[in-house]
This record gives sequence, C-alpha cells and structure tokens, in this order.
Amino acid sequence: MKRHVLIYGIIGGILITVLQWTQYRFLIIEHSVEIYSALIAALFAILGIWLGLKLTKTQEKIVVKEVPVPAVDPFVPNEQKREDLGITRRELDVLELIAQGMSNREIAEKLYVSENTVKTHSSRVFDKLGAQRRTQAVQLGKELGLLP
Amino acid sequence: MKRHVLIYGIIGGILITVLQWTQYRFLIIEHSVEIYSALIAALFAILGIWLGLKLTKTQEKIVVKEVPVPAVDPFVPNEQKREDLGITRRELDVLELIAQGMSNREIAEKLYVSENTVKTHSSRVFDKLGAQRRTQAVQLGKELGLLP
DNA sequence: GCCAAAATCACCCGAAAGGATGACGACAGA
DNA sequence: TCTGTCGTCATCCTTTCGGGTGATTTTGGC
Repeated sequence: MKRHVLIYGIIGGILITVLQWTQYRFLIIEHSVEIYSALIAALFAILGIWLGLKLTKTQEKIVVKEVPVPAVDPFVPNEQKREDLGITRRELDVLELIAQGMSNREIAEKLYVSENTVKTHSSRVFDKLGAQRRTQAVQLGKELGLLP
Repeated sequence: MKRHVLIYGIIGGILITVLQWTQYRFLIIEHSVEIYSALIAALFAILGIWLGLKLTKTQEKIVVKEVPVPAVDPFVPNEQKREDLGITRRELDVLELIAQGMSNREIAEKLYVSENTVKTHSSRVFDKLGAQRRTQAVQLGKELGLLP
C-alpha cells in the first residue's frame, strides 16, 4: 500500500515537471493562470480517480472461511471425574485395557501382576461404576469421559 | 467506493474555486504561474495521498475463520463394510446391543428370541470379526465403522 | 515412623460367555 | 424344484467373568 502512495507522489512530480516544461516552451503565448490551474487540477483529479478506481478494484472482500477443522478431540483423561468416582489410577488402567478388548489374563501379563489382582481391580471399578459386566463398564466409562 | 471518487471530484472542484478566488483577491500582487502550479499540485498530491491512505486504512482483510465445527459425526451405519465382512443384519443387531453393555439374556429378551439364538449370532459375529471376547468385538466393530 | 489408602495376591463359587456341532423352517434366486 | 443363506433353537462342554472374603505388601503424607 505504501508503494501506491509513493507511485502517486512520483507521478505527481513528473507531471509538474512536464507542465513546467510545457509552459516554458509556449512562453511566448500568453496563457492564463486559470487554464493552468484547471489543467493541473484536472490531471490530478483524473489521476486521483484512476488511483481510487484501482484501489477499489483491488479491494479485497471479507472472506469468512469456515474451515471445518478436524475437531480432533484431544481427550484429556478426566482426572477430576475419576477422583469423584473414587476410582484409583490402577483401576482405570485396568478399565482401559478392558475397553481394548483384553481378557483378564492378558491384562495381568501386560501389567506384570497376577490375574487375581486384575480381577480385584476390575471388580472394584465395576462396583464404583455400577456396572455388572465389562462391556457395560466400558460403555459407562466412555459416557463419563473416563475413556477416549 | 463510487462515493469516494465522487467526493474526490467535488473536493477537487471546490479547491479550484478556492484557488481562483484567492488569485483574484491578491490580483495586485504578481504571483508566478509556477508557484500556483506547485501549490495546486501539492494540494492535490496531499489529497491523493490522504485518499490513498484512507482507502488503505479502510481496506478489509481476509478473515479466515477456522471454526471448530461441532463435527457431530452423524454415523451412517456402514452397510458396505458389514456386507464385506459377511455379517448379517441380525448379527449386527446383536453386536450393537452387546456394545451397549447388555448380557446375552437381556439381548434375548429385547429381541424376543432365545438366549441360545443370541449366543449363536454373537459367536458368528465374533468369528467374522476375529474376536475372542465381546469387548474385543465391540472394539473392532467401532474401528471398522460398524458401530457409532 | 505411623497411618491410611492403594496395590497386590489367593481361594471359592456361581453365573455368564464362548466354542463346537447339529437341526429345522423360511425365503430368494438359479 | 433345488440350493444356499439366514434366522432360529438346542445340547454339551470349557473358559472366562464377577462376587465375596480375607490377607499382605507398597506407598504417600503427616
């Protein structure tokens, strides 16, 4: 945009020079100041109009582009909810693995604990969620924001 | 925008008039044509610059608004996938109820069939999904777009 | 160091789930 | 009409799950 103003100034200077040169060339002929004034004014007015039109033409419109962003849902583990329900971290660990479709035995191996331990954790988390089955516990866990 | 050009022209006309009036008032004093030319040129140049700046200033920007659209995911039941896997509608019905945390008995009551029938359907769908447990079947079903 | 909560493990029992197999009727398409 | 698929139901058997109870060890905070 600054370039436009600069160009405008330069063109103005050139025009003045041209006009002065023209004036000296026809010095013998007597021209009235009014004519020169009008000429200069007209030229600059035309220039201004042209500039205005140009600026108008290149004017950009408001483009409110509503990009449907993936809305990736970062899923922050809902610690607060977990605490509220009195579910311990370990119990939630087990619940997560249950949600992934693992058996108690597989979970036990993955967590390096006995299957009995896993059963204890799962029983407790079911109790705290009010679930009778693991599928139900998973469903409730997701509804409560405990699981992704 | 056309208003700007109009205003510019009007202001130009007024200025010329003012200048001419000024000239007649100090007619006795001899002013050179160059001074008037320069004066007019300067005034119009300033006006042009002002106009340019104003146009620049009011120029509107592109607003790329990234609206995190709710992304509600309507979930269209993936019939194609179901067919590809050779899973029947009835089997998918059972899978959906399993995903909701229901027991075989509850599903049987809901669908008005025997528990044995539910077990048959579930066994078949597990087989087709390659699942050993219902939690795993649910997980796979969601990954494959069979379930919401 | 003490205490409470958390995590760990064990055993028992009944219910639920899962696997295998067979069967039967309905229905659509060749 | 014959065939294949689908939905239905059953029986037998094994595995997994869930509930209950009790116990020991770890851990974190005071």
